[in-house]
This record gives sequence, C-alpha cells and structure tokens, in this order.
Amino acid sequence: MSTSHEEPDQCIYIVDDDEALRDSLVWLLESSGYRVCAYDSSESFLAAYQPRMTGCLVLDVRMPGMSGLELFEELRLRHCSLPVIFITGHGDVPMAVSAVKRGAVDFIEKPFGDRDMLGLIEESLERERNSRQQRQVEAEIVRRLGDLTQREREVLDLIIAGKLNKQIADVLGISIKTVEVHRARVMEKMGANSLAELVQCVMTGEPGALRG
Amino acid sequence: MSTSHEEPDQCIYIVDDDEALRDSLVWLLESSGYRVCAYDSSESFLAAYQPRMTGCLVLDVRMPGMSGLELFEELRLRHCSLPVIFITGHGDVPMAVSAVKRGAVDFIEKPFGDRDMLGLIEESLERERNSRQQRQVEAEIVRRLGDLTQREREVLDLIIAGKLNKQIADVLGISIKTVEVHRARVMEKMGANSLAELVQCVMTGEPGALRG
DNA sequence: GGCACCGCTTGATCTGGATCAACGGGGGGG
DNA sequence: CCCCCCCGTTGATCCAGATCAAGCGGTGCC
Repeated sequence: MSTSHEEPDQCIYIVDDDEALRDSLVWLLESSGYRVCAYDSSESFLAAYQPRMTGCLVLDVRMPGMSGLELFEELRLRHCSLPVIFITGHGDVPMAVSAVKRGAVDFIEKPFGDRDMLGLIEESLERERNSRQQRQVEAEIVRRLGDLTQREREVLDLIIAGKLNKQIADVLGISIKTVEVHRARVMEKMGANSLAELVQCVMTGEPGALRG
Repeated sequence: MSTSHEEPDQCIYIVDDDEALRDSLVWLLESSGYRVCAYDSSESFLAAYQPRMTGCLVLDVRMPGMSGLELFEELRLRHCSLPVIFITGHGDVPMAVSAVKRGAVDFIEKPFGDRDMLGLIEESLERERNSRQQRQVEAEIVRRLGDLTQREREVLDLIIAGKLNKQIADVLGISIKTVEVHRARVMEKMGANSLAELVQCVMTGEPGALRG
C-alpha cells in the first residue's frame, strides 16, 4: 500500500528534538502515503504554524525549550484544534491522564510499534475530519447570522421564540407588513426553505436560544 | 466543613480489595459529608448494582477476580454512565490513557492526597449532574414521542421536514383536514406551543432527523 | 456644498394559499 | 364504549409574494 490518502493539504506534523526518531517517523509515515513535515522544536513549529493547517500533530513531551505539553497549551489558546498524539520516553501517568483529559488523542511511550502509530494517526485524522466538518458548518451558519441586520436579527429571535408575526410587530412596535418583509429577508439570507429548517439552522449555530 | 452536599440519593461507591485503603477512603469521604458505600470486589458491587444509582464510582484497577477495568466495561455494557475514578498501585500509562479515552474521569496512582481525591469526586459529581440532567430531559422527550400514534409520528416527521399540511396530506394520501387533526394532537402531546418549540423538542430527542 | 445612489427600515394594497378553531359526521378495533 | 383514524364545512386568521413608495443615513462623485 502507498499514497492513497486522498485528503487535500492534509499533513502529519512531527515535533521532536531527536533526529533519529524524527527520521524514523518521517520514513514510516511517508512510506504509508502521508505528507509529513518535521520540526526539531516547539519554537520552530510555532514559527511555521498557520491556522489553516490540517492533519494532525505528533509531539514529543520532553524537549529543550518549550515542551510538547506547553506547545499543546499554546495551540489550544490559539484555538488550533489539530489532534495531538504525544510521545514520551518515560511514562508519567498523571501527565498522560491530564493530556488526554485536555483533548490529546493519545499519549504513548517510546518505543512504540509502527502499527500502533499508524492506528493513532488514522484515529487522529478521523477526529480531525469530523470536528473540521462540524466547525465548517457552524462557521457558515454564524457567517450568515452575521449578515443579518440588527432588525432582522431581532425578528429572527422572536420567530425562534415561536411568536406570530402579529406578536412580533407588537413587540417591536412596527406593522405586520414590515415584519413580513424582515422575515422574508431572514429566510432568504439564512437559506432556509421552511420554518423548521430555520430553527434547525439557528440551533446548530448557537446552543443557547430557547423559550419565549 | 461537613454534610453540605444536598443531592438526593447521591452516593460515592468504592470498590477495592484493600480494606485499609477502603476504610481510609470511607473516612475521608464521609467526614466530607458524602454518603459512601464500599465493596471489596467487583463481583460484590455488581451484585448490589442498581441502574438507578447516582453519584460516582472509585475503582481499584487491580483486584482478585474481576478487575476494575473489566467492571468498568461491564457497567458501560449495561449503559451505566456513573463517572468512574480509577486508583492503582503501579502506574501504567497505556492503561491509564485507555481508561480515560473510554470515559473515565481520572486515573490516579496510590498514594494520593486527600485534596486530589476530593477534587476528583467533585469533578465526577459535576459530570454526573450534567449528564444526568441531560439524559432526563431527553428521556422525557423520548417518552412523549412514544405516546404518539403511528400516524401522528409520520405526520410529525413530515412537519419537521418542513412540509406543508397540503404536501403531507398528499404524501400520506389523506385529506388536509386529517393532517390538521394529527398535527394538533402532536403539538398537544409534545407540549409545544409553536412550530419552533416542536422542532427544538424533536431535535433534542434525536440528533439525526434532517432534510426533506 | 449639493446631488445621486444605495442599503436599511418602514409602510401599504392586493391576491392567493395555508392554517386554526370549532362544529359536524362515519368506520374499525380492543 | 372508547380510541384511533378518516373526512367535511365555515369563518377567521395568518402567511407569502408581487408591487409601489417614503424617510434616513452613508458613500461617492461633480
């Protein structure tokens, strides 16, 4: 098997100060058909980091300068959601547990088997695909919500609250006809063909919008 | 501080074959105001297990007979979602990672500090409160969905799909009037005052019901 | 400065379709 | 007998879409 992972700019990013291990990993992954980029330190990875990167990260825990764990934290602060696989020399249970609880895909000890690593890479990429798609959908909805004018947004909220056009007009102190105009524009901008779709849309975009 | 944790039948379940540690834990937790039940083996806990138990579990990993990990698996098979804290003598990173990935709250090594344990207990109970409340709401909705007749359910699905009464009547081969009757009954049974509420309800009850 | 253009908001009329509410009825099965 | 499913009428209400129009604020061009 080789070069079959179709995905676009997907890449496996390796950060480890041990050149031998880096080379070994690069070889393993490239020969499995992945695109790979290796860095010898957290700092050099951060320097090259782009929010648009996709794929997954393999981080050495212990490195001179910024550790893998610190890099992980830093990336989370930057809202980077790339899946992370930690590799470490000496096992440390609390550290491993903490990392996984914070969202790391796994935390494995050296030496590890090729098969294990490949399995984790696949798990990571799968995770990335899902969250990525999820975020994309939500982002699109949020974008559309952002396209609404203030008034349209107010009308939308009242629609979601289950109010009738008449009631909306009442609350906003405008005529029913105007509400209908706004409503129509909202439906158009949100790309919804029915009230049901509209509600589903908005609920996907923001979890906290209930009752009326 | 003592006896302040108001919750109803909440209880900390401890499963460990080491009597000394059991006693120590029971003392710590009880003096912190928690209700505690201790068991000396996975088997004895399973024998006493009731699906209605609430609170959290503290499991020793290594025990004669069924291990803590096996008990964990068994409980998950039984759809028990009690949060689980593992305690173990010798740290084993892969095992710890695996447990946490499968949903364990934490995996700590003996000896551990009282403060750490109490922190984890609180984290567990918090987790339990959330998931519990979540499941309760969903269960209520599912129950109501179950009260619907076959026909009402079909109509509901088409309503969610954004179909008009006319279209629904067409699809089901019945008259619009009949659809209206079903629709009204659905709204009544689901306790929804508007289409928006209905959609929110159903979406909360089952995540996979889109497009039409 | 003035004026035209654009977008947001507001409003109206009319037409036609959709929905609601409240009545009426019939047929079938446990 | 009750419940479920089916269907109808009437009148009121609601919603959608097209068309027309006006005030207001900002942008830009002359």
